[in-house]
Formats: sequence, structure tokens, C-alpha cells
Amino acid sequence: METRELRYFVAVAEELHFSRAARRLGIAQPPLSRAIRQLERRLGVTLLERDSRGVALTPAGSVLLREGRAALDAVAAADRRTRRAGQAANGGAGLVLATKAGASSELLPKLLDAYAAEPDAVPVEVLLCGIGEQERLLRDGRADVALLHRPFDSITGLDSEELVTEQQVAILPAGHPLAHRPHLRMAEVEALPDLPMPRWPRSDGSYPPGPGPEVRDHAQLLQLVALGRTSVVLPESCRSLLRPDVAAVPVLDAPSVTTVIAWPPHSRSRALAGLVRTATRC
Amino acid sequence: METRELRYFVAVAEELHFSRAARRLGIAQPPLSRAIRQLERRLGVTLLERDSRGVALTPAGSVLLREGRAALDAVAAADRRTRRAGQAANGGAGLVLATKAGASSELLPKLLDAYAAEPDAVPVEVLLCGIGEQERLLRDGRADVALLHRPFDSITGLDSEELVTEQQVAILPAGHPLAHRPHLRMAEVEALPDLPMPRWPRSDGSYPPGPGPEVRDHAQLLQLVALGRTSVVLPESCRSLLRPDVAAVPVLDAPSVTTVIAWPPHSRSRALAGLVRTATRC
DNA sequence: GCGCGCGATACCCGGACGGTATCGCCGAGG
DNA sequence: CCTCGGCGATACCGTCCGGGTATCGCGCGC
Repeated sequence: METRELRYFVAVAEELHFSRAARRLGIAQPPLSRAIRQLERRLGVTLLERDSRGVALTPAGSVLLREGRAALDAVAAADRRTRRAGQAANGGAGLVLATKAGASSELLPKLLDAYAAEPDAVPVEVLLCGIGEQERLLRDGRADVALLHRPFDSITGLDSEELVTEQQVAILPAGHPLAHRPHLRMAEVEALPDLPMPRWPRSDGSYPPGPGPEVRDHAQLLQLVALGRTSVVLPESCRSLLRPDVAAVPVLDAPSVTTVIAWPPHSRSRALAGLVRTATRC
Repeated sequence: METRELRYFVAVAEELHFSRAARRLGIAQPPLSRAIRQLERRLGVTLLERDSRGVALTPAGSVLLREGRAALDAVAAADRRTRRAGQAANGGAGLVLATKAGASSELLPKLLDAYAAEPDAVPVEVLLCGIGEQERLLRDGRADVALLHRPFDSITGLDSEELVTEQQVAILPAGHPLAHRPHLRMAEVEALPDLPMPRWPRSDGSYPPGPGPEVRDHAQLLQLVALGRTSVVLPESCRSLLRPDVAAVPVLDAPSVTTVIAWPPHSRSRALAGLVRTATRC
């Protein structure tokens, strides 16, 4: 199976429409139809059910969609990491660290400073990314290592070390009746009709249904809290970047959040090992 | 990057010899040279250092060797799993479970029986394999799930659940002086000059140097023990398949062994989830 | 110095991939 | 009921790329 065929199939499976997929791929529709048919013939499996008014995935097709995406990510990772390894010889960046914009705002500078002081440190590029993007960045080679937050982020398929665990606090508008309570319970925060919980994007980019506002990053979120439109439960380290017009109240029964440093398996370069070692010590 | 190019590069990087690699790939040498040059040009990176009397990997080349193997495994997995998903519709095998030949001899039949009794069970094919092969089988799609033994097997990059933990015992010829001791220590077992520890294959198939015999599976191993050529420390569940001419003595300070059931991340099919659930309950 | 082994180059051929034109099918709408 | 429009499949053609053969260039060793 060639990556070209996988790219073509993934495009069709995502669009469920040959002509749109062909446009996306920058080719005409007939060669795309032919390529998919040929792929089906070689695999001995029908991947798509075509009737008029559309295309649907067969069970085998959805297996190939999932596995094919993973394979394409692995190929992209090989490409990117090789390019960077070649340029690193000429003094390019050593490591790319991915972290959610707005999270770990205390830990990150401490880690970077401590690592930079190590004798064999290499330059670290920091990649600020949206919610849930980090796993993808690691898998397709755009990043070498990431700071993740369990249980929000999944670490399946990654190697990791725990760094810190912290309690969570509810972020409320400063003037809200609950803002002066010493502590809260999850049930109280979730039941606020005037402050519905925000909705985060799912891994496919869509949003779950519900009353709360759609948010993509922390700055956006804090602004919505200050405006009295939503409330949210976050790890307490976020206190350091709170605006004065919002309040933080501990939530006793919220799950505690563990910050972990994670990297793709089988990629322990010397530089990465040094960064991980530094991280676990500070 | 096409998988053809990756296959070609991996062949050359493994053989470190263009003509041999070309023979292995079933093509002539000139097109192979050209393909590698073209790959290097497109990546903007030199992958191989050619001087006369041979070829050597550059640092970027060894990155591409590692990442390229992973990518090729992912593509192979996509191919195999799709084929099987297509045939499964016609009543093909549901799950492939990989386990080391001779290990978990009590656990495995119990697990298979318990799972077969589940209402939504699918057929399970058991793949007996050599030491350290299971991870590869999972990654390239030949198996869906495996029984592994920590700390011998690495589970990096896999999802897993713990099943049982057990102590280890030393396996000795029945007539050996130490065979009647109530228990032993690792230092005593390792220091036997007449019974050197066997050598297991490494992940690349080669054997570490040393005095002990080279072994590949458990039957072979037990025969060598009975012949008085070696001794070995194994999990105590292996007692059930010991021959009468060997003895098992507990080793107090040997690391305990945990049997885990493991599967590739992002592949939780309904059938797999059922098998894992059954496994954790028995 | 001559032969030999190995990778690079030159050149040719066939097939695969992509493009344009067109067909066949089905559903919507007047 | 007929027609039109949308969509995927088919037919056909040109081109480029991948593979083969022949040969070169260059070290190394007998």
C-alpha cells in the first residue's frame, strides 16, 4: 500500500464525496475513483458503499480510515524528524516542546531555565497549541515532547513521567454569589443555570451540544468568565494568570490534575532524555 | 514520502550495501541508487555517507531508519487489519492474541474459556511467538492483543491492564546440589559456574556475548536445564509444565513478574474491549 | 599495474498516473 | 411523465516516472 493511496482514501472517507475529495487533493475525480477501486481490488475488500446521493464507509473502510490516519501520521513524523535531524547538524533547533497555551505557566519557565543550565542542553522550541492537539503533534513529528494534563489528555501510546499533581479551583466572576465561599463541590458548580460550563472542542474539531459557550483556549475562556457568561474548573496553578475580575474557589471533590511530560515511544534521543530528567527533578 | 521509498531506504540502511539491498528488494542496483538520491534531494538531507568499501548512516539516516520502520509497520498494520475487517464480515477470525510459547500456560486457557462463554464473544486465534516478538506483532497488525510479562517485555506505546503478579523460581536439574534448598537468592543462581544463565535473543535477533547457551523458546530451555547445561529463573506459574527431571526453587530477591494484557492504542474494538474486560475479571 | 567490487551515470522502454470527454443512474421538480 | 442536474464510473489519451541494461569512475588488494 502506498501513502498516496492512503492519502486518497482518507480524503474520500472524510469527505464522503469523490469530487470534493478530488478537489481537496488537487486532482480530477476520475483518477481518484480509479485509485480507490484499485485499492479495494488489491485489498480484496470493499471500503466504500456507493449508491447514488452519496458514499458511506463499510466497517472495513472505517478500520482503514483509523489505521490509515495513524500510518500517515507515522510517515509524516519520519519525514519531519529526518529533516530536522539533518538541519540540526547545522545548528537547528534541538527539541520541540508542545504545551497548551495558558497551562503550566509556572512550571514551564522553571523547566526551561533548569534545562538550559544543564551542561549538554540543546535549544528548546516551545509550541503553544490548542486543547487536545498535543497528542497529534507528537504522533506526526511536529513536536518531540509535550506537557499533558491528566485526566483531561489521554496518554495512550505515549511514554510519560509524572511531574506535579494539583487540586482544582472553580473560576467565577468576581461578583458572583459563590465567589466568596471558602470551597465548593462539583455539583454546585455544574448546576449554575446562569453560568453554564463551556464546551471544549472534541478531537475531530466539532463541539458537543449544550448551553455553554464554545471555547478554544484559556484567554478566551477567562474573558468569558469575567463577562459572567460561564464558569469553569481549572487546576489551581492557573491562579497566577487570573485577571482581577475573576475569583478562584477550591472545588473539594474535583478530580486532581497531574501534569506529565510525555514523548512518543522509541524516540529517546540523548537530548530528550536530558530534558525529561531535568523535568522530573524540579 | 512514499512507502516504496521508505522500504528502499530501510533495506539499504539495514544492509549498508546497495547491491545486496537491491537483490533483497528484487530490483536492480541503479534504480535503487537513484531512488535513494532522490529521497535525499527531496528531504534536503544526506542520509548515507558513501565512500568506497561501503556505506554508513548519517545521524539523520539513523533517525529515518528508526522512524521509517515505525511508519512501515503502521502501514502494514493498516493493510492487515483492513483485510481482516473485510473478511470478518464473512465469518473470519475475530481477534488474534499473541503470547510467548510456553508462558502463561495456566492463565491462557482460563482466559479463553471465560471469554468464549461471554454472550458477544468472537473467535480468538492464538499466535504463539518467540521472546520479544509480541510488540512487533501488535505494531504491524499481525496481532490485536498480547499477553506480556513485565519487566521482561517493554510496554511502551501500548495500552495495557495488569492481570496477575507472581514470584519467580529457579529451574535447576533435579540432581543439582541446590535443588533441595527451600529457597535461593539471585546471587547464588547467577554465580553457578557449571550452570551459566542462558542468553535470550535481543530485539534485533542477535545474542549478547557470554558463556550460557543461546535459547529461543521455553521447551528448548527446559531441555537444556534437564541436560545440566544451564539454569534459569522463571515465573512460578511455569511449574505446571515442568518435566520431572528438573526442580523449581523459589528465588526470594528476584523481581516479581506481572502478566499484562496489552493492545495498540486507538484500537479498542468492541470485541477487544470484551476480551480485556474478561481478562481483568479472572 | 591489473583486476575486481561497488556505487554512479546514461539511455531506453513500458506502465502507471493524471487529464478530458462522456456515459449511466437516480432523484428532484415542473 | 419528462427533463435536468449531480455524482460516480468508464473510455481514451498523453506524459512522466520507475525499472532494466550497459557502462563508467574509483579505490583496494593480489
